[in-house]
Amino acid sequence: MNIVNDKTYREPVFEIVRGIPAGKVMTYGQIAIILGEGYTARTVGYVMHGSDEGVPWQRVINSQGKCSTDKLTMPVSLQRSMLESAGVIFSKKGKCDLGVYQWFPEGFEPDEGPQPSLLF
DNA sequence: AACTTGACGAGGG
DNA sequence: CCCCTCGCCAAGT
Repeated sequence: MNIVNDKTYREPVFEIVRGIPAGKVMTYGQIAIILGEGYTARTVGYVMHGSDEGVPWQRVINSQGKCSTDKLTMPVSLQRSMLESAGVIFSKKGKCDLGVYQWFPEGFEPDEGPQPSLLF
């Protein structure tokens, strides 16, 4: 059995990704932690590799704020430009500020109050 | 069954 | 910052 073809395994991942609003992003590891049991950053990335079905795949990046699709299914340039047109700003080195753009689903917000960068 | 490869991540130099 | 090492775990050879 192959998890990429196992809908019961992939669906929870896609459900979360479909909930990310435009202009926001989530990381592979973050999704794995939320799903818990049986999911790891690697397997989430593996599932995303075969995403289709209207899933906004471009909103999932790695924990360093960088796009990881290089030379694979989709070129980084495409993922990055799609996010930029949604308002996400990238540094010269291709990194975006997770403190500003990372999305937390309802019930998974990090525990403290507003961050300095969000007060303005 | 052994070994290599990743849309990964944390930690150290 | 960049680079390397490990831990991770499913897939492909």
